[in-house]
Amino acid sequence: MRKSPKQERSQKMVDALVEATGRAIVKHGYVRVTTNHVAAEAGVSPGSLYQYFDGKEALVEALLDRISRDLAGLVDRRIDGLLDADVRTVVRSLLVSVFDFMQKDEGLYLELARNWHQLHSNRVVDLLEKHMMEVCRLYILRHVSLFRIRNPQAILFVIINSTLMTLIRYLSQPNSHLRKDEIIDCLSDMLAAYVRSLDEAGAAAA
Amino acid sequence: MRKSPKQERSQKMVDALVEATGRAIVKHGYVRVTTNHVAAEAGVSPGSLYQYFDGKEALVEALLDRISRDLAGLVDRRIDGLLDADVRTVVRSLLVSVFDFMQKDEGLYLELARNWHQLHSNRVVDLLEKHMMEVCRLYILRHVSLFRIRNPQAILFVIINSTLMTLIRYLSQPNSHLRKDEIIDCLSDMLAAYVRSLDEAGAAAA
Amino acid sequence: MRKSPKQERSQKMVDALVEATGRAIVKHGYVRVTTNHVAAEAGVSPGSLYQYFDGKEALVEALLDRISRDLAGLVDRRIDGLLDADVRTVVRSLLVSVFDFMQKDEGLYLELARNWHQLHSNRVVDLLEKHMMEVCRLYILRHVSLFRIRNPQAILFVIINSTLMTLIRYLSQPNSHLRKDEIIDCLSDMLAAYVRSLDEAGAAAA
Amino acid sequence: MRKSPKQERSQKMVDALVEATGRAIVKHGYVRVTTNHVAAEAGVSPGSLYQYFDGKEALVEALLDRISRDLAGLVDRRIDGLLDADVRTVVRSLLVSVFDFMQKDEGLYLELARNWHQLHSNRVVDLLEKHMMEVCRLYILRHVSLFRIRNPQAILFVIINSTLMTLIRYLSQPNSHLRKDEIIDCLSDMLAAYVRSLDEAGAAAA
DNA sequence: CATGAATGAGAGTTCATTCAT
DNA sequence: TATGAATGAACTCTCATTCAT
Repeated sequence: MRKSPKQERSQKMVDALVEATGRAIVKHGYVRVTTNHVAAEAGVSPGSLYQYFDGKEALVEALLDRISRDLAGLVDRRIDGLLDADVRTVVRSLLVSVFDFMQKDEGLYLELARNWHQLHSNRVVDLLEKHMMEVCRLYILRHVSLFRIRNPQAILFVIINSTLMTLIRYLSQPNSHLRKDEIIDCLSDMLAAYVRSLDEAGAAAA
Repeated sequence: MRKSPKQERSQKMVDALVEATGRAIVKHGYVRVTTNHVAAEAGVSPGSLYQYFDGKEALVEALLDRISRDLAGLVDRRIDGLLDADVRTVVRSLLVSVFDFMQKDEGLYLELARNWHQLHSNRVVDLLEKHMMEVCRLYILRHVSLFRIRNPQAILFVIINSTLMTLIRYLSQPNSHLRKDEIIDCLSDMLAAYVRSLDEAGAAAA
Repeated sequence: MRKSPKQERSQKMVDALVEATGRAIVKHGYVRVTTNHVAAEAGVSPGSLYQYFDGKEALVEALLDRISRDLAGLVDRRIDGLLDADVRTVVRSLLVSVFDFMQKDEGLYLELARNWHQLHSNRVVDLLEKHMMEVCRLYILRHVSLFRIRNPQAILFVIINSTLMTLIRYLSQPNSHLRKDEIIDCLSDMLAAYVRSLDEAGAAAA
Repeated sequence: MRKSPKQERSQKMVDALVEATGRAIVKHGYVRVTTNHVAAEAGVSPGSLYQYFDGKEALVEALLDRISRDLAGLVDRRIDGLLDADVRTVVRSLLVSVFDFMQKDEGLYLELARNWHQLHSNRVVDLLEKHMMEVCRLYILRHVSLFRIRNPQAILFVIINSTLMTLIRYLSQPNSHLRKDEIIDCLSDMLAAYVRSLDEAGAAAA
């Protein structure tokens, strides 16, 4: 970002450009999208674009960051009432929220997910992974028995990425014959079974 | 592909170009790679390239297909001796093989995995998913109790994608502080716990 | 220039902009310098710049005019005490003054001379040539024998341009192994020899 | 230059582009000339231009080098019969040749000289200066008395640049009221007088 | 069949200039 | 009058693709 958006107008410009980037990617696909597409979509001149962003890359990064932040905020809002629930319920609830989120905004996020493999998706997943790590830590604090789990780093990595990546993979299929609630059911079952087995293993070791 | 590779020389040309595509992507990165890079890497002229492939896209598709076929073949060779083993052992063995595979060929496949999110990766995952579906069916035929599982489509989708996508995600991280055997352990534990819980649920329902 | 600098503030603005043009050219080089650089350097907005100048060209022209005027003024101040001296002394004195002038102002003029071939240099040389013509005429009035010279127009053109252009050429070399006093010596020797030969030729013809 | 012009066709392309650069500069002026102008003028595509030249700069450099080489060749051809002549005759002859040269080629060189102050002219003058240094050395070998000259470096610098730069300055004036033979006369007179005075000074010192 | 020079549409980017505030 | 965000035409340069040799 070249200029810090001090003024209200600047911030509006930045927002408009980030949103336009999303729409332009939806329209043309990430590979084919051009800075001029984005500028046209935002209703500004290509020159203005370069007052706020260093180029295509910076634009996409800003978009992905925005999505990441939105998703992280969504999780935060949902997690409060779920800290005392069992693993299955937590996973179910969060997945339902994320699915809903993806289908808002005229399908923007859904389309982005569909093209996600052409984006620098790691930026999103990295940020979300980090965020989910925090959420999981909070959850473990409430469920003391889970303290006995060995190697929580690797386990959280596998849990979080299995879920996120399967979700993304599901959404990026143009026409799946599987329903979203089936996916949600299976994922929450799997994670619940895993956590239970870890708990039992910990208890046995104690 | 424009010409069916009837002659031996043609087939060699096709192979050389596909391999050159891999090396060129490793060298320059998927985004920056050009058809001229590929032609130079294969030691042929850009014109010749178009005798065998419709263009850049077709070249990359062929490469991804080749990788998919190689991986599928790897699984086939490994699965024979594993059909009678328990879930944990099967998953472990397959993952170890895949990791080894990725680190051969002077890091070619590892580098591709690292850039996988910039490729039309769905082509690989689609093909592998289909193949794994078959393998799983074979496994279930041997383990009669698993027949009682409801909704095997969704469950297999979740199992296979959780594993593949977590693997890819792990490999695409430049510097992870987690060791590959930790990831393999956790993944096989999770899937084993899931399959056991499904088995128990089936038995209870019966 | 769009507005005649009636008010004191306006004149200051014009001066500030012309000086800023010089500094901006020194900083970025003539080819790369932009109107925005100049405005920033002057501490005003690009819009204000256009209140006083028609554009980039006008800005550079004003700068070159200023330099020409400064140089002409310098010659005027120096020439008074030199009208009775011999040619060699006059040339020496003027060249020393010009060299000194070039090295003032934190190297501004020196840097401009270094890039002079990218500027509309004729503007400077044209003006200086005209001015030097006057000075030479003054000198000839005092040295009656020089009246006999034929074709003074062409002779003055050669004398003046030989000197000015050799000087500029010397200054525009980044690293010359020749010292400035060597150049001054040779130039004054050459012109003195020429004028003497003209004088002798005139005397012989008479 | 990106490709070494191994093949006949390549060399033709390079030549065509260099010549087109000259014509394009004549047409549009150096500042306004674009790579696409040059390509169009040469009757090739902008892409082809970049197969042989790194850009505008490289194109202009090649043009200036060509001119320098042509001029140097011209001097070489003329100098053979002049090594035994007196200074005045040598300078006269060379200047006449150079003037003639400038007026050939449909005024191309004349037009370039007119715009010379916008070119990286030092490239031409540097090369010609070096070449003239050699020629002067040859001349001095024949005229033993000139051996006694002190500080030949500075003297040659002044002689050569006075001549070259005055010539360029004369040619770059759109409408001079001075005729070219007047300039040639004065320049050769001046240099002859200078060399004679140096010779006399050397003899006196001996 | 192979070649590789040539293509040219179109990408990213700049910057002199304007005009609503 | 001063501002500076916005402009957009025009620039340089790339690269997938073609076709005469």
